[in-house]
Amino acid sequence: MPYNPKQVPIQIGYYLAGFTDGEGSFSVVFRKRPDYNQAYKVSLCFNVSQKEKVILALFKKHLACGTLIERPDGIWYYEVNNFNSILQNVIPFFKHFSFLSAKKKKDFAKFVQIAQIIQEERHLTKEGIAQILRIRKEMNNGGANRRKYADEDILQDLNEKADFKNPQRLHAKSTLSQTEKPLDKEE
Amino acid sequence: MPYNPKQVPIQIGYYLAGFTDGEGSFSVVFRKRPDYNQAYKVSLCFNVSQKEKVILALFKKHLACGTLIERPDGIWYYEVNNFNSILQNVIPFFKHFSFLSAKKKKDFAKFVQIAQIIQEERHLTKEGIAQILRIRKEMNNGGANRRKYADEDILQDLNEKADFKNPQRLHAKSTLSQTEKPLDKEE
DNA sequence: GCAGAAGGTCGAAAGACCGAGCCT
DNA sequence: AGGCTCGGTCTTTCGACCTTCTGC
Repeated sequence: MPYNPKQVPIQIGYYLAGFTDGEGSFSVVFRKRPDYNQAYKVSLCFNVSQKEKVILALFKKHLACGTLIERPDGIWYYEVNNFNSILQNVIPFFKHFSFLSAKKKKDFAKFVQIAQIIQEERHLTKEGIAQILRIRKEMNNGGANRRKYADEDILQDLNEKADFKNPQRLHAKSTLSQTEKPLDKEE
Repeated sequence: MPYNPKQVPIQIGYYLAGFTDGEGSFSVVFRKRPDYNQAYKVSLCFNVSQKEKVILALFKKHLACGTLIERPDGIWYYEVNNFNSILQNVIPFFKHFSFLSAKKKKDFAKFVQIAQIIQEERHLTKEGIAQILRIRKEMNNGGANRRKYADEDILQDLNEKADFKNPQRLHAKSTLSQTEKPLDKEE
């Protein structure tokens, strides 16, 4: 059965939305992947951290996904990396219990845009990456000097990976054959 | 007409409670007052700060009290210092839209306890102050090295103020005569 | 080869206070 | 004399990333 935010008690839903408005974070992450065909793996991440795990456990319960761990420094950490969970749980939840502050509204909207790109597998194309980078610029206060890789670095590295210019079907669904031919959806 | 948290839309109420759970702060403040009979003025303070004022404006609107200002560093600041507002607006609001995390629950409960003491005007007695200090110890993570005055400092200074040992009716309600006799409610 | 979980970390945005001027 | 409001500020907890480990 699919996840449905409407089954979340309304008090909890809005409470968590308010909490997220203050403490939560939506971001795109570029991870360097030596063993990939692409230089980077692009993924979406929703996370909240806190000294106390009570609220974070509520997130895990009512979003019905994600992982909850304790960092070495004693801070508890709730995170959703799984793309399907982002798509089917996180996004529907925060569309239902929507944000009130301009900043979170914006960051979340950008997050959703990127999710769309990834769902269409356009993040496997150079143009898709470029577009994600453009959206990222508008997110989380423009990165505010905590991003490791600048747009140029990422674009540069993409060009250097030879087989990226001739994309194979790298990200095949498990139900599909490995020998399936590449899609030609990028214009 | 008195303030009633039930007239706050439920979505907003829980949203703000969740937001406060993450970002809000309840504290007792001791301010040195050379011109007072007591060495310190004891007051309660609820505040939330944020880069963006949108949510803070919602607090002001739905709590129907408090002040909203911008700090020199650009951070917006919502604060309720007024004791009547604390008693009639802030406390009822958060009793209605109650907290989910253990920490905030606890801090808020202590806050309410102190409000009770102040309402009974026991904060004008030495024993009342001592009791407030005992409660303060349990609040906000024990003060975590940001408190200026240690318990001993405060108790010490109280002893040095002569007329504190013979409390007059220092904090008369405006509707009462200035010449009214002292209450003898402190056992 | 690719995914997610777990782990790590820097810097700034909060939190949690206190002082002082002004008004009554 | 005492209250509120405005202002200021130190310190820590987060946010917002990125890396490494593990598994298929």
